[in-house]
Amino acid sequence: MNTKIKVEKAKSEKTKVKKTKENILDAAAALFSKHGYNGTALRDIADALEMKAGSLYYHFDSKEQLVLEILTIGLENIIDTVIRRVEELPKNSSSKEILVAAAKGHLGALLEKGDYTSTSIRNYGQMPVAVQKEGRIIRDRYESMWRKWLVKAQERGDIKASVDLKILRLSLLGALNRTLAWYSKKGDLSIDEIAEIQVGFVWDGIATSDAR
Amino acid sequence: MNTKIKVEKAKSEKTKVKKTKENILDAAAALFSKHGYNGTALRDIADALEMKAGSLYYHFDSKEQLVLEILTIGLENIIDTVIRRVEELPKNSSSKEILVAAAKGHLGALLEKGDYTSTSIRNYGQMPVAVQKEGRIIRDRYESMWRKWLVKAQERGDIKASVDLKILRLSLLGALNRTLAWYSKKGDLSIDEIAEIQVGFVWDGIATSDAR
DNA sequence: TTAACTATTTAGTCTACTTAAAAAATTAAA
DNA sequence: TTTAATTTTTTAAGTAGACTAAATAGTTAA
Repeated sequence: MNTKIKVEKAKSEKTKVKKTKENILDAAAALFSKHGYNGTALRDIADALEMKAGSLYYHFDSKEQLVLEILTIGLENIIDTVIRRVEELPKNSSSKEILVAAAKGHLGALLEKGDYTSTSIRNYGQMPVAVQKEGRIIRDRYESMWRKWLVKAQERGDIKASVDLKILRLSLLGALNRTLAWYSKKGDLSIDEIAEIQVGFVWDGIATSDAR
Repeated sequence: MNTKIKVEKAKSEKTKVKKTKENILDAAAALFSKHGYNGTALRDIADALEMKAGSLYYHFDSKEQLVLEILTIGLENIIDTVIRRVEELPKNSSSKEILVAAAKGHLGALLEKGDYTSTSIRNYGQMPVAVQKEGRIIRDRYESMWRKWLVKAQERGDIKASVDLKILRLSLLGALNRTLAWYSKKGDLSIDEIAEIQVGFVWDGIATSDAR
């Protein structure tokens, strides 16, 4: 088999072998997001695709590796969404505008995206420890973007010099992530409004001038 | 068997039957906090007590019920700690002082307490969905205490009237809970300092006057 | 058409939760 | 003290689900 043919084959087969793998990932993500990691048997995933459970092992080494791929896709999804929202801003945007845009992207990805993102966040805690560890590597990459934006804001003199940026970043993301627990049930606030409010709290403070 | 004897028996047996149940809970909490819920087999718990796994079923209906009891104890523990910290304050304490005291109690319970609290927080996400649901009921009771403190602060005119207290409460607790993920490795800040810093962010804001 | 390769199924192993019945230990009664 | 009743633990088997290896079916290349 010469190289040329090999390449052609690779292309056409991508819509065959890879398609099956993709179908498995899709079905698994949908079931995981609905019934959780432990609540979903490989049997269930195979059934949804009219396959036998054993067949999954041709495409994935283990249930663990399967969910890891879903987690990776979901997290990359969040990163891409946030980056896009920030890059869409005009060049001369203020520090607060940048943080608000990032917060909107973050919440948007968490709350609006599909099964991969949903599984990645909602079921993260259920996943095997080894998978969570891998996830943390990606999350670190994500958080370093936030670190960059915060450092820049402080260098510009927009954030008080006394503020510990590490604690700030963790607090802010902790607050945003908590939104997952209560949002969605048709409240009166949009995702963007919630993001603005939450950044507003920490940017301007909640105390009246009397109470400071 | 008359009532008198029955009562006496109940007393002495509390240090026998109940003792065994307590031992199981202790051993399970220790193992869960170390190896996680899924990483701990009933076999492991029984081994630690020199029993057989089947024996546990005389004291608990299931692994699920076992971890639920641990979760309940752990969460009550947090509630008690926070209430105590706030009640220890002088009567005329400021709104901010109350919130800081509550935050210190919250972080203290999460970061310093034993196996029950640790399991309740660190392994919450791994627990069966039904257990998490039960846990949410207790957490709701806890959060309503925070709601009370925040309402009072706003009524006093210490928190801006425009602030949405629900979002504030969830943000604040989300931020505090996130501390679990990074604290402990012998940092230079104490738990109380971290609590003060985090409440400070949201109380006073992080922006310089220029940037507002 | 045949040979090589790819994909799926089958059948069974292993681990861990759970259960029912038997056995052991403890307590109450005679 | 002995017997009967009750409590607690063990044993042995049942079940579910992840995983594996061998067999089979399907597809592609020569």
